[in-house]
Amino acid sequence: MREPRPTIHDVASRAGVSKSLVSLAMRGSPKVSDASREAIRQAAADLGYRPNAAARSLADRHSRTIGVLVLDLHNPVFADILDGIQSEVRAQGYSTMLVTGAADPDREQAELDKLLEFQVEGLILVSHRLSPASLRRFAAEVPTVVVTRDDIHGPRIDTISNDDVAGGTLATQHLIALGHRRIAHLAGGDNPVARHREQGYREAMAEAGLADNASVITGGLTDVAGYAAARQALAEPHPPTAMFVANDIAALGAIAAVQESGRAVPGDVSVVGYDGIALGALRTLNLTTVAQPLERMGRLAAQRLFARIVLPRQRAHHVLVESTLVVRGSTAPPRSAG
Amino acid sequence: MREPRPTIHDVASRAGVSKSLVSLAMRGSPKVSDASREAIRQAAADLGYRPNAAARSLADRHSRTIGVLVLDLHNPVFADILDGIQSEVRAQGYSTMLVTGAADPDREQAELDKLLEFQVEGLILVSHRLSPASLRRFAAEVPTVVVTRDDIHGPRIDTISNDDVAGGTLATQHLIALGHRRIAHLAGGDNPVARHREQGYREAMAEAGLADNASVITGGLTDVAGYAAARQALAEPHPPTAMFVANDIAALGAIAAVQESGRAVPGDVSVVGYDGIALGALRTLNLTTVAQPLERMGRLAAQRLFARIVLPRQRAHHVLVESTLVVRGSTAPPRSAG
DNA sequence: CACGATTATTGGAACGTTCCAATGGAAGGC
DNA sequence: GCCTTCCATTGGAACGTTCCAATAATCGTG
Repeated sequence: MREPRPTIHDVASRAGVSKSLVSLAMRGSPKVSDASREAIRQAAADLGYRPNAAARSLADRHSRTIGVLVLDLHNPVFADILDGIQSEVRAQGYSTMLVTGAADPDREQAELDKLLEFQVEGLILVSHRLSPASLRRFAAEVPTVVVTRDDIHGPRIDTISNDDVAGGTLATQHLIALGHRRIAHLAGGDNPVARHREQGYREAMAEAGLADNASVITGGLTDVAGYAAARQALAEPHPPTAMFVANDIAALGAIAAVQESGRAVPGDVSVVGYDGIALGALRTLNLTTVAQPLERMGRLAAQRLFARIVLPRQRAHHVLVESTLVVRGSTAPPRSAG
Repeated sequence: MREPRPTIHDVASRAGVSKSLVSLAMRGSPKVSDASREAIRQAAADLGYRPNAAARSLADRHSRTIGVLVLDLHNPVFADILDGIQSEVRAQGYSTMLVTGAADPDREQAELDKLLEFQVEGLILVSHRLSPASLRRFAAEVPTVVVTRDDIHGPRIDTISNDDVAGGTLATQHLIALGHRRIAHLAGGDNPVARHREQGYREAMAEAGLADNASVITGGLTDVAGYAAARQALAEPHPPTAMFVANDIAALGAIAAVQESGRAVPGDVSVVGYDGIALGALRTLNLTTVAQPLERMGRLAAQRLFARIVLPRQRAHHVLVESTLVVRGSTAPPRSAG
C-alpha cells in the first residue's frame, strides 16, 4: 500500500521495451506491433500500473477535466442538471470535478480557484453566487458556461437559462385564470433568479389590474424558508388564497405550513412552485409548477462548453430554454369562486 | 485566454528572485525575507499566477485530494453525508473529487480508476455497489473507508454504518406495538443494506409470532420503485395495514400510491421509512422513519480516512452509529384496533 | 542483392513544481 | 578584523509523463 506506485519505466523494463513505446501502447497507438503491445499489456497488468494523471497533464498540457460548481446538492434540481452535464462530459472522454459553494460567494471563489489550480479546461457554473467581477475574472482564464443565470454578460461567457420572468408570469397567470385575486409571492431572496421570478409575478399582477393586491413575502429557496414565509403570509389580516413560491423545494415547505394552519391545499390555498423536480410529481405532493428542462440544460451547457474549448474566441451564446406550466393538484379555483 | 499560464519562473524573474524562493514564498515559508515576500506577492498578483496542482502533486508526491464515490445524487441522504465529509476534508486542507456510479458497478469501477489516476490519497465510498474483489483491490492501493455498508471486510477497510438489521427491527416493532398484524415490507432490491433491513423486519415479525404474516414485496430505493411496490401490495387479497419501506424516498412513493388508491395515511395504512431525510420532517409528509445520523457519518468517515492516511497499516475499524426511530404522523394504530 | 521506403522503436528534452545541498553575505564573538 | 554562525537565497536534480527527431529493422522493388 505504501510502496511507490509502478511507473511507466517499471512497465517498460519488465516488458523489455522503452518507456516511449509503453506510452504509445497505453494510449492505443496503431504504430505498436502486436507482440510489443501484448508484452506491455501483460507487464502493466502484472504490476498494477496506472498512468499518473498529474504527470500526463503536465506533459501534454491537457487535464481532460472540466470543473462544475453547483449551488447546493440538497436541491434535487442540481442532481438533474448534473445528470445532463455528466452524460455529455463522459461522452467526450473528459472527467468532471464537482464542487459546491453552499451559496457562499467566498467559498465559491475559493473552490473555483482550486479547480483552476487543477488545470480544468472549462468551467460550468450552476446557480453560482459570484460577483460579476470575479465571474469575469474566471471566464477570462478558462472557457466558462453559466447555467440558470443570464444576468451577467461578458464577452466570452455562455449562458443556458430559462426566462424566469416569463415563468413567473406563467405561474401567476395560471392562478389569476383560476379566479384568485389575493395571490402572494413567496420570494426567493437576494439573487437574480428569484428576482426575475418575482418580476414576472409583479408584471402578471399589474397586467391583470391586480397591482394593488401584489404581496411579496421575503423567503428563500429552501424548504425551511418556504415554510416560514408561508406562515407569515397566512398570519396577515387578509391571508392569500394562492401562493406562487420561488421554487419547488420552498413550495413544499409552504404547503406544510398551510396544512399545519388547518387549511387545505388546494381547497383553501393554492400553491405553485418553480423548477419541476421529480418529487413534485408524487401524488402526495402533486405540485403545480413551472418546469424547466433540467437535464437538457445540463447537456446544453456541456455542449456549449466543448464548443468553446475548441473555438475559445467565439462570441457569447445565450441559450434560452422553454419552461412549461405543469398543472397538477396543488392549484384550484378559490373557495369563493368555486 | 489561450496565452500560456504564467509559471513560477515568470513570477521569479518579474520579482527578481529565483524560482526556489518563489516556491518557498507561495507556501508561506518563514525563511523568506519580508522584502522578497512582498515583491513575490506583488509579481504573482500582477501576472495572475496560479500554482499548477499537477506539477506540485508530481514533485512532492501528494495530491492533497481525496476521492468520494456516492451512489446517487438524487437521494438527499447523500447530500447530508457529503456535508459531513466535506467539512472534515476542508478542515484538513484537502480537496475532494466527487464522482457517482449511478448504481452501476462497472461505472463505479471506471470512476474509481480515474480517481486513482488523479493520485487521490484516500477513498470514501458511500453506498458503493462494487464486488468484494474489486473493493479489496482498490483498498489495497489506497486508504479506503466505506460508508453505509459493512458487509465486505478486508484487512484495511474501515466502515461507518448503522445496524440495518436492528433498524429494520425497530421500524417493524413500532408497527407491531401499534397493533398492526398485516405488515408488509417493501424491500430495497438486491443490495446488502436493503437485505439487512429486510432481515430486521423478518426477525421482528418472527419474534412477535407473526412469521406467517410476513410479506416482502420486491421494490427498490427510489420513489418510483416504492410507488410500484406499494401498488402491488395494495392489490393483494388482504392488503397490509402497515408498510415498512426500505428507505425514505421509496416511502414517499409508497405514500403516494396509498393515497392514490383512495386510502389515507395513516388512517388506513401506516408507513415507516428509513434514513431520516430532512424532507420527511415536512408536515405534508410527516414521515415516521428510522433516522441515521447522516452528517455525522460523513464526518466520521473522513476522520477515519485521515487517521488511516497517517497510519496506513492499522487494523480495520468498524464504526457503528446509532439510528433512532423518529415517530411522526405517518403511523397510527390500525383502524380495527383504534 | 543493394537501395530507398516504410515501420517499429528509442533516448532525450520538456512540462512546472518541490527538494536538497550548496553559496553568499551579514552579523556576532573574541 | 578574522572566524564562525546563521540566514536568505540559489541552481540543479528529481517527479512521471508526452513529444519529437533520430535510429534500427523490415520490406519490396528494380
